[in-house]
Amino acid sequence: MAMDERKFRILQAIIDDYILTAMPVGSRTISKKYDMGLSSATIRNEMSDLEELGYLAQPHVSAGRIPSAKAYRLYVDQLLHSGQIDKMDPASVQNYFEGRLRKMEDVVSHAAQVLSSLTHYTAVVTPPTSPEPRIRNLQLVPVTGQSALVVIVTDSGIVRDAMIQTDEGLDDDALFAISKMLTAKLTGKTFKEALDAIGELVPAMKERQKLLTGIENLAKQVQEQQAAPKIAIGGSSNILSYPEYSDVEKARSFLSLIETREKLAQLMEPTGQMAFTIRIGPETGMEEMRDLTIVTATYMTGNESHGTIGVIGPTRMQYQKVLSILNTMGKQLSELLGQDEN
Amino acid sequence: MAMDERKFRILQAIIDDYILTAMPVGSRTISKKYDMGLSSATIRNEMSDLEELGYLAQPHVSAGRIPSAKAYRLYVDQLLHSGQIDKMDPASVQNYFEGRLRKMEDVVSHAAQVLSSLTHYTAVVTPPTSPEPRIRNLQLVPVTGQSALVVIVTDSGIVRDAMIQTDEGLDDDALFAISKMLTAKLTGKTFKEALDAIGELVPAMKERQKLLTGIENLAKQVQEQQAAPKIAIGGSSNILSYPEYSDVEKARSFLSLIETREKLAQLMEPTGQMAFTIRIGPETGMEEMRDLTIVTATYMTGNESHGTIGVIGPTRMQYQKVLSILNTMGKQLSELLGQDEN
DNA sequence: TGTTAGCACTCAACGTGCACGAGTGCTAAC
DNA sequence: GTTAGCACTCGTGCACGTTGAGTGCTAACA
Repeated sequence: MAMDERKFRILQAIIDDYILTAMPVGSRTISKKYDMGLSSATIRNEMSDLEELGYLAQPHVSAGRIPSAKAYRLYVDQLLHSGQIDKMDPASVQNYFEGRLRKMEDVVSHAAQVLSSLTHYTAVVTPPTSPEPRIRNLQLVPVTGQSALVVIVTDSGIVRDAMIQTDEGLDDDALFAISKMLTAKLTGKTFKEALDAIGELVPAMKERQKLLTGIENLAKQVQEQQAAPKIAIGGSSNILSYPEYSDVEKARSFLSLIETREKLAQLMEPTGQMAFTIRIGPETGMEEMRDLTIVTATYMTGNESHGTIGVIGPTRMQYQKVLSILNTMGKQLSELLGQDEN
Repeated sequence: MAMDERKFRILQAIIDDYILTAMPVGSRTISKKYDMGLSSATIRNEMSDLEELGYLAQPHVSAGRIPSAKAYRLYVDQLLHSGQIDKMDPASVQNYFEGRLRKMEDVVSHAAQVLSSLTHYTAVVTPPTSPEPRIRNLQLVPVTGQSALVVIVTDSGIVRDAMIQTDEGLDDDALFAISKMLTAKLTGKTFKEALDAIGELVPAMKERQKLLTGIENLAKQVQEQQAAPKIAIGGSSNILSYPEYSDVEKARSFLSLIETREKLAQLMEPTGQMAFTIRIGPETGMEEMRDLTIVTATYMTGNESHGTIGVIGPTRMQYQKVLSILNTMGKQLSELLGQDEN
C-alpha cells in the first residue's frame, strides 16, 4: 500500500483542520467540512491506512487522529514545491519599516517585534554576520584629559565603541592625528589582522602605551562577540495562547529554552542552500522542542553577510502564512540593509 | 479591640508560613510549628479578631486564613523599621560584577540577570537618568565620501551615535574642523539647548545643510528616547514557578504587562525619599498586579543621576531576603557606576 | 478574666458509578 | 471500490457519598 493522490488530499484536510482546532479530527468532520465526495466510512478506511503508514496517530482508541511529524514534513515539502508562498501583501510588512532605523541592533529587535505580532508566534532574529568584518574607519573622541572614546566603523556599518584611558598630554589635535594614522594603517583589515598591526606599532610608540592597549582590548572584545551574535526575540509569551501550552510545566521549559541563547543560536543555523529551513519537532534534536516547529529564512545584506529570521510555534503551525510572511519580510530586510548599510 | 503585641506575633507567623507554603494556614499549624505557648483555640480567637481588623481573609468558610494586602503592608513596615535588612553577604553579589563592563546597557541588563537569579523572582532595572544630560563632546567620523558617523558623548558617559549624510566635498580635515567648532558651541548644553544653538547656526552654514539636519535629527531622537529609558528585565519566566501562576491566563496577563514597558516604567517610579518603595497588590493601582508586589530601590551614580532596581513577585514574597539583596546590590551598583562613569 | 478542651458544623477535595456522545472497526450490501 | 449499519471503546461531565482540615461556640478550668 502506498501514498496516492486521494490519501494525500485527505491527509492535507486533516492537517488543515488540526492546525485550526488543535483537536483530534474524526472521519465525519473531514467528510462534512471538506467536501471530498466521500462518506465518512471511506475516509475511515483511508485514515486507517494513513495511520499504518505513520502519518497519523490516535491519542486513544476512540478519538480522532492527529498528524505526526512525518505528516507535517510531507505537508510543508509539498507547500514549498507548489510555490504558493508569495501570496502575501508586501505592503503590510513594509509599513513597519517606515521610519528609517539607524542601528543594527534596533533593526533586528524591531524585526523580531514585527514578526511576532504578524504571526502570533514567537519570533527570533539574528543580526547579519559578515564572516569577517573589516575596519573602515577609526576615530578617537576626546572626553576628558585622561580618557577618550574610540569608535570603529566596519564595512558592514556596525559601530563599536569603548571608553579608554589615554596617555597624558594629548590634546584634540594630537588625537586626531593619531586617528588618521591608525585609520590609514588599519583600513581594510579584519580585527584579527588589526591586532597584529597594532602589535607591530607598539615599539615605535612607547609613549602611547595606554591608548594602544585600550584599542587592542576593544579589538579583542569585538572578536569574542563576533562568535556570539545577539539574538533578538519577540513575543516570547505568544506561545502561551495555544492550548498545547496550557500546561505550565511545558510553558516553563519553553521559556527557559528561549532564555538560553546558545541552544537558540543552534536552531537558527540554516541547513543547506534552501530559502527556508524547517525543523519539525523531533527534527530539531532537542527534547524541549518535541512539540514545536521552527521555521527560519535567511536574508542578505550588501556585502555577502547574511542573517536569519525565524518563527517558533507549535508543530501545527500555520505554515503557509508563516512561510509567506517570512518570505516577504526577508526580502524587505535584505532591501533595507542592502541599499543603505547603517 | 486593637492590635497588640501578641496579635502581631501571630500575624507574623501566619505571613511567614504563607510565604513559604502558599496554602491557607490554620490555627493548629501556628500553635504547633511556631511555638507560641498557646493552644490552637486561643490562636483561633486571635485569628478571628485579626480577620475583623482586616488583616486576614478566608478563601472559604472551613479553610485556613490568608494574609491581606494590609497585613503585608504592616509586615514590611515593621521589617523596614527593625533594620534587619543588612544581613546579606555582600561578596556573593560583588562577584557578579567582577569583569568591568563597558556600556551602560550591558551593566543594566546584567544587573537584571543577576537580580533575578538571586531572588528567583522577575527583576527589572532602569538605567540611571540624569535629569538633563549635557553634551561633553561631538565628533564626526568619516565613513564614505557621502556619509559620516556623528558621535556625541554626554556628561554621564553615555554615547549616542548615528549615521548621517554629509555634504559633498568634505574631507577628513574639514570634518574635524567642524567637529571642533560644534564641540566648542555645544559643550555644556542640554540637547534641548543644543537644538536651538544648531538652529542659529543654519543660516551661516548653508553649504553644510545636510550635515546639520543630520545632527539635529540625532538630538531630537535622543530627547525622545530620554523620556522612555530602556528597562532591562531578567527572569521573566520565574514567576511561572509559583503556584499562584499555574493558571495560564494569569501568567499571560503578567507576561504581557512585562512586555509593555510603559506600565512597568510607571511602577518603577520611586515614591518619596525612602530607600525602598514597596507596592503591594492593590497599592500598585493596576488590575494585573492585584496579586503581585513590586519592591524597588534606587541607586545613585556620580553626577546626581539615579536609576532603579526592582523585583516583582507574588504578594507573599520573601520580603526580608529581597530587601537585603536589593540593598546590597543597589550599593554595589552605586559604587560601580560612581567611581567610573562609563 | 484569660486560656483551653471538646464538639458540632461547614465545605473543598477526592473517588466512584453512570449516562452520553464522538469516533472507530468490521461486516454486509450495493 | 464505496457505503450504510452496528457493536464497541473510551473520554467527559455529572451526581453523590466520604474524608479531613479547619472553624466557631460553649463550658470548664486556672
